[in-house]
Amino acid sequence: MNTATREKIVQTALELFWVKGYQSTSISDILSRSQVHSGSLYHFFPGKQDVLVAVLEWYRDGIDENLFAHAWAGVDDPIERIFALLNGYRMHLASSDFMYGCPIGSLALELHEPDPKVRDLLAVNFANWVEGVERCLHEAGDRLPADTDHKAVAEFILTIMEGAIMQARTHRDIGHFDRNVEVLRTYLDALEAKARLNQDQQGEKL
Amino acid sequence: MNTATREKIVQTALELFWVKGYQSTSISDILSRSQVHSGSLYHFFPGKQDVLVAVLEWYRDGIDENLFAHAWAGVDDPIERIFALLNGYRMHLASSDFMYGCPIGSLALELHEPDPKVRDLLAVNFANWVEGVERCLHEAGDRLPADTDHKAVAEFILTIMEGAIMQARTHRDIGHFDRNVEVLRTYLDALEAKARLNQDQQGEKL
DNA sequence: GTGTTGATTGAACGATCAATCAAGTCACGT
DNA sequence: ACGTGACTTGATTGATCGTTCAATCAACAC
Repeated sequence: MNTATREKIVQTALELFWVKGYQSTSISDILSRSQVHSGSLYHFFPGKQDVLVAVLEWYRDGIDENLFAHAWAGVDDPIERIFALLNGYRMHLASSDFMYGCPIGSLALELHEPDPKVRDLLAVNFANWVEGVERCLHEAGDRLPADTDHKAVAEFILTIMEGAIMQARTHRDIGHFDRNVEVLRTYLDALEAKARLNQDQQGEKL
Repeated sequence: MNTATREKIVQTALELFWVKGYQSTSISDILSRSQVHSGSLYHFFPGKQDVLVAVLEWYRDGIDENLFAHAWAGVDDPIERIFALLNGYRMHLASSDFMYGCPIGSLALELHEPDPKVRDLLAVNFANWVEGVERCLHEAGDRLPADTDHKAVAEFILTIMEGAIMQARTHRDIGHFDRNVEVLRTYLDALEAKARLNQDQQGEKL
């Protein structure tokens, strides 16, 4: 099987869905941009939605090498890795005049009644992202209170990332992104302070 | 001017944009649902986008009576008003099988390159929402630390609302919404605790 | 009763959409 | 040399899109 053409289609669709969204991207957009002809596309994909599925599978399968590895290069501190991840989205926003937000988040809100297969892939992509952040929180160990619900906090951080992107893009002002991250910073700082406090109290008792 | 037909169009479009989004809602969708004929619609609106503008203006002009007044009926505590507001969105999600999220948020992410007029209206709607929450925070007075940035926290709360809706809808699980709100609750509790602590310390010094 | 205005009707338009398909090309096994 | 199957080409399809417009209607003015 000729993987090259298929891959070219997926990469082009990936880019276009990211910038324009799914519905605003026409098949002919994908064709002209990727220099592929309609027959070839429909040779590999039954329909437009299957291209979307392939794109979402690409995100799913490559989150480690395409997202985490890149964002976390040179950042060892687990808490700072979270902010490095957020900063990656900030950079995309700022350097593209707010065109590049979160591709998954945009698709998740754009597709109001998605096919189960599409919805599951969106959910899996969110879950993988959350899992990555959860890993950071877990690696932070006793810097966080022992009773911290790592998964809930990781979901909370995804929430903040998505909401911050939404507001920054709407206002076309990166300050909206930064302020949200700053509040998150105070929240995590407070968690760390509480963990230290707990440990001190524990030390006194012994 | 016959306001009745115009209003019928706006209300129908409002509903359809909320459920299906802007692009997935065709003019003929609006026409058939509202029992209005194309000529009438184009008599009042130059084009589809102007219907969207009218819808966004409706949200902008009616946020107090249509949103805040309804959510805050019987809730006097300013902090609880914030959670009552969030609970309104929760109810819409839960009682509609996740069809009704935040109409503004969905449109904001769906329209990747919106007309300036549309983008400004989206931004104004966000700003009004934030201002409503900011008012609650201000009314909370010294229950929050004196150095609290009310606007930043209000934007943070909008962020959480939007992100929580996004995740709950994607996973079709209201638990994702609830967990986010719960983390927000712990954050605001911490702010209140800090304010009390500050006041105690202030009292000792006197 | 004649003219004016705002509102309504619904057929029709051109553009664009996703999708199809018959014909053609090419690589490779026999 | 030949056949086979994977892949490519690009014209074409029918449906749907947003939009237009000439015709009609109802209400009121002169």
